[in-house]
Amino acid sequence: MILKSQVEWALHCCAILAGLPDGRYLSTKALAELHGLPKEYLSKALQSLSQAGLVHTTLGPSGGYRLAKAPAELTFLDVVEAVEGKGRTFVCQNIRANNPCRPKDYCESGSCAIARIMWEADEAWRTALRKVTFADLGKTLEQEIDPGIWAGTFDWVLKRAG
Amino acid sequence: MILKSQVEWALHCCAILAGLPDGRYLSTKALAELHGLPKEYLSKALQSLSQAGLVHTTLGPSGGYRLAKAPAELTFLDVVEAVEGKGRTFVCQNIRANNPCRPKDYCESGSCAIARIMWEADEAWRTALRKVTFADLGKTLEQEIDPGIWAGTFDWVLKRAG
DNA sequence: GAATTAAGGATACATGATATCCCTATTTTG
DNA sequence: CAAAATAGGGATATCATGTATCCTTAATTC
Repeated sequence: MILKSQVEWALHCCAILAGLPDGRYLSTKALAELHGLPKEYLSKALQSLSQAGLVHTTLGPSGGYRLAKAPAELTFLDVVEAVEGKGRTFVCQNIRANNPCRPKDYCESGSCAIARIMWEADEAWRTALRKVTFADLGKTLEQEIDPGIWAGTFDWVLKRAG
Repeated sequence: MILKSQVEWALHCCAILAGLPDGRYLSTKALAELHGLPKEYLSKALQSLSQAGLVHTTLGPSGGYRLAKAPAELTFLDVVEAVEGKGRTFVCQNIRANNPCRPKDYCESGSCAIARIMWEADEAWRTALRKVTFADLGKTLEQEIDPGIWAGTFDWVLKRAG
């Protein structure tokens, strides 16, 4: 069970978009070059973000993407669910219903206890992702990244932002 | 990102083995019939449990599987990791290294902040699974399951346990 | 009107999950 | 001792999914 690489790509793209000045847009082409990713395929991940309403887009030259809300309002869970879907990581096939000791057409009273435990763990994972916003991430990056590279990247992005 | 169905199968099998009297064994054939699963393929999941040291096996007629330790010592995480592996659910490809603004052969100081956040969420998931043992599950099942089916299944298992 | 962009459909390929079959060594049963 | 049953594991087939590329369309900017 491994998350798609598109999740990683989308998270890094949102991290860049979170640093973009208000009203500016950054294109798929620029995001792909900045991260060394295939442009056409990265586009699919960005489309997922767009369909989930996390980013706003404009067409034409100087078009591209920007966040649809403030970085402090966008969580890691938003991005992960936009790309991976909102379905649970554990699917209950209700195999207890195959028990030959049960009467035919026996109707289950409640959900399977094993499934409930797995779903609670799933929810713990989502809760951890919901706690972290892209404002939090921005502060961490600013503390950790080499100041020269940070400034250089910012300039690089601004030069390509429409 | 969905867990393999083998995880569900292994969890249900361990729940049954946890209720087995000391020194008795239950075969793949019986476990497959009880859950309505393909015997040969279920066998692969049980082999994973065996390789992880979670169950003990014996050969020959009246052979099969029993838990290698007390139900209170066996956690959901043990079983999930035996089947799915211990690798993290998020893999960092370190795409920040592709940033064209970086000097050639720039050496990263630490791990990527995005990866760290994803790994913390992964750890929250594992912590939730580590908290639940098969002794806990047994109590829950005893409370929830129809007493007749519970007793009938117990008899069914005992009749087939070597 | 020309260039650029997001959106999305179609396709190809690799990988992994699911499933079955078969063989071997070991152990209990008769 | 012989036969039956078992776990273990290798080989193979099938299907779903992730990854990647190509192409078309509509909208927008210059």
